[in-house]
Amino acid sequence: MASTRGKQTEMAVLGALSIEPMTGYALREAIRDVLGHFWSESFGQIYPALAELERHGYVTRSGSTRAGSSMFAITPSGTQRLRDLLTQPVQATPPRNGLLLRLFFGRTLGVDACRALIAQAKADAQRQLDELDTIAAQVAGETQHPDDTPFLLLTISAGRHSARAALAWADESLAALDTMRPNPADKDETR
Amino acid sequence: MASTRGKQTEMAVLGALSIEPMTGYALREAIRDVLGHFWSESFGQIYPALAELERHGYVTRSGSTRAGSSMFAITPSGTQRLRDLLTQPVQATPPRNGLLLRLFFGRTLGVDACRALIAQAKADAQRQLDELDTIAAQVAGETQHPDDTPFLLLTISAGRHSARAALAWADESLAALDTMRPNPADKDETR
DNA sequence: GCCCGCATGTAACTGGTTACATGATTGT
DNA sequence: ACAATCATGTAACCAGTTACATGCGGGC
Repeated sequence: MASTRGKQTEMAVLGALSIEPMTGYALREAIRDVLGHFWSESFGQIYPALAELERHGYVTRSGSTRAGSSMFAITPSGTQRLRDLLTQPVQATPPRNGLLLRLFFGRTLGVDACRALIAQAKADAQRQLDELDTIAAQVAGETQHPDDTPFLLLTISAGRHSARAALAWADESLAALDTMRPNPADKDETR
Repeated sequence: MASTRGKQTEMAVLGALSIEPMTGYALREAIRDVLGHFWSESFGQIYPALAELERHGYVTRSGSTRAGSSMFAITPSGTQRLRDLLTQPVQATPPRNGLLLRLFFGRTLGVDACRALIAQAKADAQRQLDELDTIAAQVAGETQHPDDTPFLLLTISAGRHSARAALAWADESLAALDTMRPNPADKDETR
């Protein structure tokens, strides 16, 4: 009953340790840098999760490099636990897209502000795309974890498809806004 | 200080009422049916938010149609409040994609399970695309809120671009998995 | 000696969902 | 009469972030 510190966090932590042993601190950096484009964890989640995993024997802690630091490694039962977690159904998170919410109320927000929002989204998508291209190029040259790289490439490809879609939508939408009657709510800033 | 029942919910509720007056119940249905593909709110959010908005004079309540039911309408100051909220910067929510997380650990999960996950994602995207096409067709025939429809179409377009991107990625990824060495972790289910 | 980066952890708070309790209206 | 739906609200809980407290080790 007790002890459900979020299966998702458990999965991410065990998964990361299944690639190589790390400290909690390094874990967070790895998640931010490698899984960053589709996942995130904060210290407030990671440390309690590690303690819990240790209690269950899914990971072992060995005070190693320097005092006050611990190296965490996954155990065989931890690997089995990870397999169990991974096969559980993906739970859909309720959508909450702040950009689309604002655009939806574009009549009140004003066409110009909408244009600005979309332009910003386009810039973000472009930056994201460039970033992923860079990572993909780096990964292609690495030989660190050959069994894991094809799966990493899968997730990078997902990000790139998504970014390109955002770019195409932004262009299309900016064009659509240009053909709109000048403005439904822009000029009467007098209110 | 007190009274921040989430600016996002406030925005969604005020925005919905800016289109037409509704009961709290109808509000939730409208959000689910119209904004459903990019937004969600639950009763537990909506009713406290309405009470709060009423306290601030942003909406008025008029017991109307039948006993025990209230009609909520936005006030002029509420419209101004909505404008203020809409112009606030979009706060990026930390990404958490359960599908990509599982795929990333595909070495442990096994290639076959990955294939199944992607196939499922593809089916979901196709269903989503069909749904949005249907809505777009309906909207084109409506004359209810002519000033709001172009913005609705913007959000629908975003959903369609995103769904098509998911489809393309799924096809590409399924092909990529087929060319992979049979399996890194599939056959040794013995362990 | 001092600051910065690594490292571990906790407490408080926010945002949000779920489940429940309650009752009125409408249709059969 | 009874069931289904409309309608309003609350309480309990869950997930997750932020900010804080603490300390070691190394470089300047």
